[in-house]
Amino acid sequence: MNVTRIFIVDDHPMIIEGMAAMIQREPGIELAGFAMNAASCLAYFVNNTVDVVLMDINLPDKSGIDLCRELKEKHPSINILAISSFNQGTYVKSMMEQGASGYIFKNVTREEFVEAVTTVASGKQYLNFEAGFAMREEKQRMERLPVLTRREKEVLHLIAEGLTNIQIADKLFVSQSTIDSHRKSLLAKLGVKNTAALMKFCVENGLIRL
Amino acid sequence: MNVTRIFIVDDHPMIIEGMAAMIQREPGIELAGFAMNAASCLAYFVNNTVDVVLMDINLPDKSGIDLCRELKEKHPSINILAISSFNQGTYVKSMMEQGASGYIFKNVTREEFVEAVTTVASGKQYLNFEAGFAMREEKQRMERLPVLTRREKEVLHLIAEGLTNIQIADKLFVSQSTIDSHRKSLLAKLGVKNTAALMKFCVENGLIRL
DNA sequence: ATGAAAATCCCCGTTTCAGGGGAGGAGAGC
DNA sequence: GCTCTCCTCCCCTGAAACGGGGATTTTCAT
Repeated sequence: MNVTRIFIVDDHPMIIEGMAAMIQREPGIELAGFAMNAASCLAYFVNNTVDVVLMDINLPDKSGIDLCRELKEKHPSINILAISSFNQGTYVKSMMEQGASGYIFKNVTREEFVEAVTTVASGKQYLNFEAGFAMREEKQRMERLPVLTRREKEVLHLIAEGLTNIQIADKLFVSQSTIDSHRKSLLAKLGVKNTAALMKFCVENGLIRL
Repeated sequence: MNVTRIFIVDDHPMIIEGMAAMIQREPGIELAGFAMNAASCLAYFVNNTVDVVLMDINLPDKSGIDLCRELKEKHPSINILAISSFNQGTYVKSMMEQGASGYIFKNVTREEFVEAVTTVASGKQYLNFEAGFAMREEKQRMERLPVLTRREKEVLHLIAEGLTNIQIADKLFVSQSTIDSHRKSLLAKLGVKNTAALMKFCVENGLIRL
């Protein structure tokens, strides 16, 4: 059996050291290199390749989601294992959609970590328990959330800015009645009865970013 | 010069490994032990002591802020160096107030990490650049935020729950006019003109937790 | 005890929001 | 062609929120 060569992309020296230490004790795995941002990661892969890339979601210069897509486009044979501190299902879902082969949280044990790396290296998928759970949660959340139309989202964001219906109407060059209607649909669709509850619901469900 | 003995409290095996690896290469520092939750940390210090505790802010069973206070109460001579992934000034401020001697983010370099440990070990304070910046930001934010009275906060949270003034009045056993007044003061103090803007401001400034 | 701040309540009037209904046109898809 | 959704606009009514006063009592620290 061949040695699995891996590459780490993470901007935390501690994490790089930690992963390196975990890997060092595994005979079948070898650390080929590391990068602390997306740019130098891409630079590395111009002239090199590896079996598995361990990729943090939060990089200083680019989101891990974008980097994942780019890397997969140029080097489809590389298997990407995403690593994140946050158990936000939306990240898990996005990364897997962008071609990642696995997703683990930073609180995994050494055993689980090694298992994840070897599984991904063999071309299979690996999600640790929490990641899988978070992704299923996210999918269910997306399904049971009512679909807002383009205009409704637009109005929603302007409401969140503190504009009144008249001001919104003015901004979108439509009549007040129109905004009135959109606002009514928003309340009806999301099942709330006033502006405060609307705001709360939307912030909690990621319909509004702060 | 004596050897500095340190203890790690963090629920991420990767971080523990990383820190251990960084420390191992320093002759003057020795890893005495580690814990992955607050309970086993406290258990360790019943019969042992160290010079420096490296403490994560987010622990599974207790917040690092609470653990920091408890540890400082029982063992005032131990110097605590807080370590966190998040650059939220409010955490930095709280930890320093609870007796921590230093605060660094997990993206510090090895050199900075070692410097932080030795500085804290010698009884001095250490804040890395971002942590200091975040704390000053937080202090300024607190200062320029208007002071809300007990009742105003109470009303604010009920508004955020989606209750109308009448419902709030009913809940607090006061008249509608009273809630009307409180609501007016909230808008005036926070400098906003309607409920949506009120919600946005409060969520952004941590006056409301989701 | 005495002053300041907070909490309580009320008046007025205006604006905005909420809820019900309906209706026409534009566009996408079948 | 037809249907369906979305966007647009209108009517009406009542409720809630906003804005500007003013006033009384409680509370609390000096």
